Parts: sequence; structure tokens; C-alpha cells
Amino acid sequence: MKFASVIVDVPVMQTDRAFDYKIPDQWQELIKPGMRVIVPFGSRKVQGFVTHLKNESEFKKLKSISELLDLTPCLTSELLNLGNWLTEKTLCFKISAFQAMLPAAMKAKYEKEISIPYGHNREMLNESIQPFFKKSTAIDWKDLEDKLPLRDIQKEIERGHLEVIYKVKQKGNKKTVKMISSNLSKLELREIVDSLPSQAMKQKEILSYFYETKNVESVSMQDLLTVLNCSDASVRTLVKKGYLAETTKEVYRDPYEDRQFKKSLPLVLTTEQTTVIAPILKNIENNSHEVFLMYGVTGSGKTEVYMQAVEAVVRKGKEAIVLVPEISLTPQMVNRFKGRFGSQVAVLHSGLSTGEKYDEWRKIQRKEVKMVVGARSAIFAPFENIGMIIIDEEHESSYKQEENPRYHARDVAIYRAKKHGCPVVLGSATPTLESFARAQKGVYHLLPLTERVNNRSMPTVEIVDMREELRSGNRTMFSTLLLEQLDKRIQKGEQSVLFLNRRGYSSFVMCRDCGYVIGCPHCDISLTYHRHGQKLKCHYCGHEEQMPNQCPECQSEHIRFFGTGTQRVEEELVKVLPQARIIRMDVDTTGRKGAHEKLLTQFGNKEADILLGTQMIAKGLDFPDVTLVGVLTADTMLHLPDFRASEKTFQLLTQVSGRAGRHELPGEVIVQTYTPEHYSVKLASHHNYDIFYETEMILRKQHAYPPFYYIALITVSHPEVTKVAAVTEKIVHHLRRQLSSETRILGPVASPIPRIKDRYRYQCMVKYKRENNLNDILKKVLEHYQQQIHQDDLSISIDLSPSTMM
DNA sequence: GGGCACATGGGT
DNA sequence: CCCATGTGCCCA
Repeated sequence: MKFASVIVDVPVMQTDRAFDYKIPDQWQELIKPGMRVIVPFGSRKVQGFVTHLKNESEFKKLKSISELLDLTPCLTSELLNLGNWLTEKTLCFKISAFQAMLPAAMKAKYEKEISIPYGHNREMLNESIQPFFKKSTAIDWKDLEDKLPLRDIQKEIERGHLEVIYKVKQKGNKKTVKMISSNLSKLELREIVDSLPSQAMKQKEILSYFYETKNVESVSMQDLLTVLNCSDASVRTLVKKGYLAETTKEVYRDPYEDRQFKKSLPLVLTTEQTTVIAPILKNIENNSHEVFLMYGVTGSGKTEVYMQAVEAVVRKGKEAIVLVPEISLTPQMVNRFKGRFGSQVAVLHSGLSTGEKYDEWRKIQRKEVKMVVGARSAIFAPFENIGMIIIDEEHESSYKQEENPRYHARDVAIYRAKKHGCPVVLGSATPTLESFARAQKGVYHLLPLTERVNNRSMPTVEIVDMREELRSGNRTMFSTLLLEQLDKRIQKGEQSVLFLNRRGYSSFVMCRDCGYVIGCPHCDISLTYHRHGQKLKCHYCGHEEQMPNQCPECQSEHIRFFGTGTQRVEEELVKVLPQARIIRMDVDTTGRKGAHEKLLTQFGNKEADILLGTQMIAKGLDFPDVTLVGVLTADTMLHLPDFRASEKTFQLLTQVSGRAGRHELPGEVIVQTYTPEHYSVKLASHHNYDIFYETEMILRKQHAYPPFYYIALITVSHPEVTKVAAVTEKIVHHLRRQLSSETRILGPVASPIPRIKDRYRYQCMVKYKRENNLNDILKKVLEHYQQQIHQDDLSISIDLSPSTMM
């Protein structure tokens, strides 16, 4: 008799441990660690993960597992261990760690229903309740929660006239198609066709199809109907008569079904590429683990190196994980891998539907692919024989998850690569200071790529001082130089990309007379103006209101929106360059699925002269006829309260500049800024990462920031300011006593956004070099506030190595 | 997260 | 004494 230890889907501290269950006889041999199950827990049923099997349990009265959801474990033993490690490293619940490793489709949904038990009926119920059961004998609790007479319902439940039913639903399902086949011989079929009455023409046709088409064993219902142009009624009759058989078959949803990928063959590597790939190949060959930092300027051919290294991995019979920032924004990477490796590639990114992601994941699980190209969570791909992990654009902030578990894909990659004895390749033109510093120290193996393929020169970068423009009377957001150059491209039939850095500078509404800015009533942040329906929206809580005609403070009518949303830039652009064809890319125009790609394809087909957009156009775009890139506001990000502000600005500017002149035509970049003297703007324009690195490192050292110190950020939130301040203060006090004197503890201070969704937010920052017990100490803090978190609406979130201070 | 047992406290 | 609300604990 075996027992199973199960981690249940109840993400609270009290249940963050394994519970034992009996295994029903029929699953004794089948069940394995890493499988999902449904188990009774308290009064209801929940999903859980089997972590261990054992022959004995200290608990006497065990319940049995009610359902087995997997036939093959969805978590390998390696992933189970990884889950425990994640739990320790990020201070999250075990269940959250496990769920983070699987596609959303595999997470359970729970429903609560109130229903009339079998043998009872509506008339037996109290009159106040009866109307709710007019349509059916069961109602969804969530739909009517606040409308129901609670007291009466409770009484009826006590009397047994109503019962509560909990349902566990699986979100994603395998996609199936109906298949039609016939087990009859040709002769039999022909006889049946002849015996059918003459008015059953369609039925005759259908059966004829089966004996005429020789090698058809079974055909999907859908195909059958389109080929023969008939309705499914006739087919169903034939099935009923027993002439045809209906079965279901699982199919994969293929997100790239109707897409052609340009086939590509390995290119001859440049000398530099050859030098760089050699140590990686050696690692692959020897099954040894090293972290490589491939530091290569844009256009130096990193992707080709990745692909040839992956090829070596595949040749060795191993698998590769390739991480890309947010891939729907960088479709070109998928295209290149699909073009080279075809159906050996699984793709996992946010642009896919839940079902599509599930199917791609299953291809990995079933070992039907040799590699995955995907965003952050693809690092948990259930491969068992990993030969290499690549993280492209290593500096991208999307590799850090901003909810629990707050992990960084880079850390997970290194953890897994160590276990598998394989290399990790980090690639970037602008590595994070952390990674570059490690490479300098020899912790990572630095692989520099300094030349652009085909010796293309870097684009020239002009910095335009917008203060000068204003002084000389130009009040538009386009400098004279930029307009001139845009115009020139249109005349030459070349294309331009205009980049608007919108973060921290979206269109807010301000009164010109009194300076009043309209803010969100629930969050301490200004509302953003949305053209669509003249609405004001809050970015953080979704609050919406109408754009007022007059200032709520002083009743002045001079109230209008400021800032530069993409919509406004487009309007202004049309005014000054009426002949330009513009494609605008922002949340509004790319909302629908696939819209993003469609716009890019249009631009690629030269259906427009100018592509205008926010961050999302900064990455991975590669169009041969783009010869001009304009950055409208280079420095908006510089003023955010974030110690990485300069680094991010530098990365972004470098990134954007890289979009120009990637092919035969030389490129030009124009950067508009109000702070042209800032080192990150200046150095980005000279493509000088090395000096930027040195300059920034000095500052980081001075201010005790990474990579010189580690950081932990504790954010406390609660509806009352006093409460938040008091708790944060207490935590700070406690930490001051527990941590070493070398460690700096800052705070309590209000968070950069002091209130979100009517909750006040305070934070405390811990800067440390060595704190062996930090995780334990912080865990204790969380435990200490357990009750208040539970019943007093307090929330404490801990981010060990935050990527943003917000 | 959700239920349950027990405590508190105010109202008729 | 009724019940509504709060609090601590348990779930295998």
C-alpha cells in the first residue's frame, strides 16, 4: 500500500506543506511524483501536485486521492527540485512555484454551486429562494453571491433542501476533432449504397467517398463535409445506422499553421563568430557548465551563432532552450529558428492563446521537438536532456517576473544548466552591469563580438537639444533636423521609424490656469487621457472617467491634456508631413491578436513611410529599407525613481539606434532630448558601452547599488496609512537588529507610487553584501505578520533583487 | 481559501 | 436567548 504526499492548491502559509493521501488501488502502479491530482481538502476538492510516494504515513485517518489528472508526470523530478529551490529563493509558496512552471491551461479553476439535491424540488424551498431556481436546479454562486438571501439559503442547506457543490474544472483541454471511418469492405459499402433509397443522395455520396478513396482509413468530419459539401446530419445518420464510425482524435492547435517560413541554411561564420562559438561548442561536447556572456554590437550576427550552437546540441541528441524577451514583439527570432529548424521548434510566448501554449508545451513534454523558443516561462520547459540554454537580449527586464514567484529567468537558467551540465549563453549588445561585472571578474566567460557582419558601419547618431529648438521658436515635438530628414526619406522611398519613449510621461490632463492635474481617486497617480471616447483611465487600477470640460478645482475651461501619446504625435505628424503614410503601433492599435504582426508586415511591404510606436518597436525589428530612426524623447525614463534609470536609457537608445541601416543602406539616428549632456544619452550616441559601464559602475559603487551590493525590497500595503507606516517601521526596526552592521537598511518610505487601488504603500530597501540568513529572517517576518495578512487586509511583498523600485 | 467552533457583544 | 460579527485553527 502506497501513499502520496501532495502539495495542495491553497496558496497560504499554513498549507504550504505536503499532505498525505491514500492511493486508490487502480492507480497504485500508475501514480508517480510530479503528477497532478484532485484531492479532498477540508470541505471541498482542490488540485494538487504529488511530490513523493511513500509506504507509510504518520497520519492515521487518510483520505484518498479522488482523481488522477496526468498519465505522465507534468513535473520531472528535476522540476520538482527546482520548485523547492524557487520557493526558498523567492519566498513564495510551493504551489505557486509549481504552477509557475506549467502553462496556465493546467491550473485548475474552482466553482461553487448551490443546487437542489436529487429527489427534491423547487417547491420545497422557501419562497424567497424559489425564483432563483426557475431556469435550472443549480445556480452559480459567483453570479448571485450578493443577491441571494444568505440566511434563508443557509437554513435550506441545513434542512437538506439545498446543497453546496464544489467543482474543479480544468481550464485547457486537448483539442479534438471528430474522425469518421468505415470498417466495412468495399463490397459491403457498394451494396449499402445500392440499397439506399434514391432520395438519400447525400448519404450515397458519402459512402461512395469511402470506397472510392482507397487509402482513407479515417477522415475528419470537417474535411468530409467540405469535400462533399454536405451537412453533418447525413453523416450522423450513417453513423447511427452503423455504416460509419465516429471517433475523436487529439490534434495540436498550430499557431503557425498557415505560415511559410523562409528556409535557411547555416551561413559561413566570420572569423570572430568562429572564435566565439568555439568555447560554447566545447562545453556542449564535454557536457560541462559555464556561463558565457556574448557581448556583441547590434548586427554582429549573434543569432547565427545561437543557431549553429543549437545545431550542435541537436546533433548530440540533446535539447535547447532559447529565451527571447517578449516574443510576440520579436517575431523575427521565431521566424529565423522556424526557418532553420522547422518542426523541431516549439514556441511559447504571450501572443498564443491558452490552448496553443498548452499544445506547444505538450510537444516539449512528449519529446516531439528539440528546442523551445519562448519568453520567460519557457525556462521551465520539461526537457530532460538540456544541452544549452540561450538568453537573448540578456538585459531585458521582462526576464524578471514581477509577481510571485519573483524569479529571474537568468538565475533559473544557471540553476538548470548546472544540473544538466550544459552551457548558458547570455547575449546582449548592452549587458546588465551585473553580468558584465561578472564577466570582468571571470565568473562568466566573456565572448566579445565587435564587428558588424559584412563590415557595415554603425549608424551615425545626431543629438538634438530640444531646449534649443524651443528657444528658436519651434514648439512642435519634431526638431527641424528630424523633419528635414523624414521628408528626405519619403522622397527617396526609404523608411523611417519614430520612437516615443512613453514611460513616465503619458498624456495627463492639466488645468492651464491653476495647474491642477487630474489624478486617480484610488491611486496616487495621474490619469491618462484616451482619445477613444474622450476618457481618462488609470493605468494601475483601471478606473475610468469622462474628460471634464472645466477644471474641477477652479472651473476654468482651459483644461486639456499634456504629454505626448502616440495618437497625438500622429496627429501632429500628419499636420507637418501631410504626404507621409504612417503606421502607428501602440496598445490601442495592437490590442487584437495578430494585429501586431499584421502592422509589421504592412510596414515590411512598404505600405507606409513611417512606423511610429513605443517600446514595442524597439526590439528585434529588421527592415532593410529603414534608414532613419528618430527618438522623440530620449530622456523621459531618466527621471524615474530607479537606480537603473541611466542603464535603461542607455540600453534603449542603443537598441533603437540598432534599428537603422542594418542592410545595404547606411543608417542615421536622430535623438531628441532635453538633457543632451547626460552621459547615458551621450555615450549611447557614440555606441560606447565600455565607457558607459565604467561611468555607471563608479556611481553604483558610490551609492551602494548592484552589482556592488545586493538589494531586497520589502513593500507593505494596507488601506490605512498609519497602519502601513507602523508595520514598515517595525519591520525596519527588526531588520536593523537582526542584520549585520555592514548592511544598509533604508526606510520606511512611501513607495514611488504611494497608493494603488486605495491601498497605501510603504517600502524598505535592504542593501547588503553578505547576509547568510536573510531569507530565513525575512521568512520569519512574513510568518510574524501571518494573522494580520489574513484578516486585516495587510500585504507584505518581498522581492529579493528587484528590477524596479515601483 | 473556506468552514467550523468558540468568543464577544448588543438587542428584544 | 438570538444572531450577527470576529478570531483562531484546521484541512491528510
